[in-house]
Amino acid sequence: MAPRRKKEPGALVDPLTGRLGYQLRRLSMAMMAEVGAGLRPLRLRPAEASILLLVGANPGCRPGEVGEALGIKRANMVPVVAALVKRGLVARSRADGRSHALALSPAGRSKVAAIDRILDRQEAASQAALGGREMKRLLRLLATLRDVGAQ
Amino acid sequence: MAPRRKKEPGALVDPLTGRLGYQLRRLSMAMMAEVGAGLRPLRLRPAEASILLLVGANPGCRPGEVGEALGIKRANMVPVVAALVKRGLVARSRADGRSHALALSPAGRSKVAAIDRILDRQEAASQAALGGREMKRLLRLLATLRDVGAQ
DNA sequence: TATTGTTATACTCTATAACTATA
DNA sequence: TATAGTTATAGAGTATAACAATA
Repeated sequence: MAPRRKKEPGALVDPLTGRLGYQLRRLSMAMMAEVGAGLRPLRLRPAEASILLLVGANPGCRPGEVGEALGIKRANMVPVVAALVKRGLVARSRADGRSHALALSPAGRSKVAAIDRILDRQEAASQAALGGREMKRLLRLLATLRDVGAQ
Repeated sequence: MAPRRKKEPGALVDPLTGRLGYQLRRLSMAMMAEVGAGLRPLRLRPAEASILLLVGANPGCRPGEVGEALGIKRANMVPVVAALVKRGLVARSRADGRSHALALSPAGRSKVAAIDRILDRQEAASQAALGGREMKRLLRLLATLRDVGAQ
């Protein structure tokens, strides 16, 4: 019935290896750790980098929009955006009396270029392991599953 | 050059959609939220459920082993395992003077059966969206990428 | 000396509710 | 009345260092 194992040197039997959700989570966490390590020299965390990328692609956007796109709550955007403004990477101006318009500063644009280089390099490692064709297939499968969840 | 967008009803341009790491993370978080919701009636969090599954497949295992397999630090295993023991789901006995042996109680085994039913049902939703063949392909691609990271 | 469980602690990320000022 | 930003706060999850008991 149940396998008796007490002192074997090998690893445990893992009943989660066949679970899609578990594998996605473990791989995602491993890649996130790599991204975090790659970004450290820029003194940016993944969330900050993603905000810079989004603001760069959408000048004039509001913090709430950015948070919604990234899955970050409005309330949690406040200190992160404030820090990016304080560091001179993001310019914040009033769009109307209650909303802000965000844009990259020149320093922010150079940060975005550096971020893209880091992500490109790490993406290249995955592409080398899978091949470009399988990489595209993987992205398509992930997109299909995301659409299912969105319903 | 940069697209001027101020009041359009549509969503923002997302420069992260093509990034594998980002898509993995978003999908993983969405699936994790579903798993968490599915487990709530059992009064189990995902980490607790994964520990029960691992203990069930490896009777006599040590907390440190389980933590290592799941990516949970020994120090953080302590209160989680203690809670499972207190709830009567896990039996903890001394293996030698310094290590514990974990096993499921009958209540723990019935919890594991319930967990498996929930995970099977949620996995079936993904399988229905992709088809069994693509599902296998996806798991294989994810395993390949995990092996790359492990090096 | 290395390992196992443990304690204490801190930091990040996330979630919620309530407030303000504007539309 | 609804929206945008904000504040305060609480809860997870995670990381590190140090300790006692044991191998």
